[in-house]
Amino acid sequence: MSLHIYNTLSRTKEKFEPLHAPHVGMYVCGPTVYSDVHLGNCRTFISFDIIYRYLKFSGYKVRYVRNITDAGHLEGDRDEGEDKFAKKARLEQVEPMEIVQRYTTSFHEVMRLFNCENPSIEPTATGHILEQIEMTQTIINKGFAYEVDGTIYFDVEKYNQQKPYGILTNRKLEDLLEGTRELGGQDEKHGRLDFALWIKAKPEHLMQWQSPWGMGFPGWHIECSAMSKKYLGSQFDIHGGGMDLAATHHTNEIAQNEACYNTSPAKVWMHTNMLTVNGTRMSKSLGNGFLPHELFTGNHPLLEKAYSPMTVRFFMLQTHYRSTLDFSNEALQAAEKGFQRLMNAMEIIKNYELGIKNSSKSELDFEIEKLCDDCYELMNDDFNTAMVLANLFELASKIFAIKNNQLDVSQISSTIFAKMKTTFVDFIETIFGLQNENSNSSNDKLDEVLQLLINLRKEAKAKKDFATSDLIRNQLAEKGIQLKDEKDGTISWNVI
RNA sequence: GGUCCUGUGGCCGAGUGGCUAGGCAGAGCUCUGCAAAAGCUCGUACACCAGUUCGAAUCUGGUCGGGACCUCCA
Repeated sequence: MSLHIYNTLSRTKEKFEPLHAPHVGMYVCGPTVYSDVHLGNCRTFISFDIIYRYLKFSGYKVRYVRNITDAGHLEGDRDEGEDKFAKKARLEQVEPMEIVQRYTTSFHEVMRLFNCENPSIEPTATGHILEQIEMTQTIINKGFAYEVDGTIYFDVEKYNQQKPYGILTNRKLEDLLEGTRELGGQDEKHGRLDFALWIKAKPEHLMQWQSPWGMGFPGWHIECSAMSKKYLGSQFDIHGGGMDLAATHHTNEIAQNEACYNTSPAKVWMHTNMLTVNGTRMSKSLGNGFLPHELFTGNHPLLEKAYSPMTVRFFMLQTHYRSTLDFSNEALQAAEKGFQRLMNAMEIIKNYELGIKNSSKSELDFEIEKLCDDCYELMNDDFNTAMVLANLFELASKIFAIKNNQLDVSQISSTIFAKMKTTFVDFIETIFGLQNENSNSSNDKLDEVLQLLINLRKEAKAKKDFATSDLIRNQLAEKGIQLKDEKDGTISWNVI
């Protein structure tokens, strides 16, 4: 099966056909850097990291654009709250750009810990003020926006007369209007759903730019439209983000692009589902967000212990990106053990060579081959990482059994063994981006020292001096190093 | 109120109209000086009520429960 992706726009899985194969343009809404990203935010970026990796693995040349929102984001009700950066800067008595810098840096650090690849381009809103002004001007010229005292609003009801505004989330304008309050006397916009493209700045506002309509700053939604157009063109392949962005942000993006360029920006809209805590969405405003470093240190009232970045990444892969994922200690602990098992299997197969040359195909061969082939089929079916993982665990069982001579190695042909090896390692490392966090090979000195102790223990065992051999094993275990007596008489170790 | 999603064994979580993932935890066995690790075996789940069907956890309708979005949020 070729790659199929669920498109929010059509609410079905569609065959993925790039506009300009082998090139793929993908835009993902990045973080607003006025505070630390929480784990829910990370889930989206990790999901798209895997999508990005898989597209590349499948042979596509991907341009992955993920923005940094560092201006224009207002608090509270539509277009009336305080600028988030300005507020934070005021509270901490620093420049808004210091806030931006601090949280951009910390975001990058978190992405690095989660082993997310850098996007091809990471544009900032403040770096594209001109493009946003130009786009706003064009929308005014086309008659879909109007100015009120230096602020420019998008005219949703006028737009809806020509194109369906609520197309992305399947909503009628009347229904949307029902959900909004009446405009009050002090409201300056004409329609209840109208949103700002450009906002007039008060004199004391710290971040403001010159525009045809006076000093001001851009609205939130226009940045993504302007930047996706600049780097991916007016139409590109995939636009992604969290599900919470679909109803407002992405809906407005589509309207802006249609009004400006007469085309919808993306062919495929992908939305990742929310991370929940006790069944409720993790969100900044609810204050139930876990920060990555709280997780890595275990420093959080709801956590019993620390969990590593790779454990969390693995944890997220066990669920499909379009399902909600509930966050709990128990689930995390299960993930930690499962992840370690998978990594153990990978270490083994990486270093294992099949002794015998065998070319005839056995039943076992067919079984292994199917498990391998299905991994690709499952990824092609809207990135079903959970099912792929199930297959990888099946392969892991085979790998352990081979190593422990619990499976007849002569039943496996050389080509199938090689296939299993590449499939296993490609999926774990290249596509899923998982890496062994306590690999033995990473520390040669430690290994040398341990070999010394291992030899002492071997001697003790040979002399049936089990008191000494157990002492060595137990004391190392206390230091977090586990010794294992293998079947062939060797002793291996790993950090636990 | 509107637009949707969802309800799976002790826990987390996939899923196709019939062949009933996977992980964690639990029980037994094998291996081992003892462990550990690993292998094998076991538990037979799909909210409830009707309907369609030879056959439904999977389709349809209803009931009850949970959640998201419609206001800033990945």
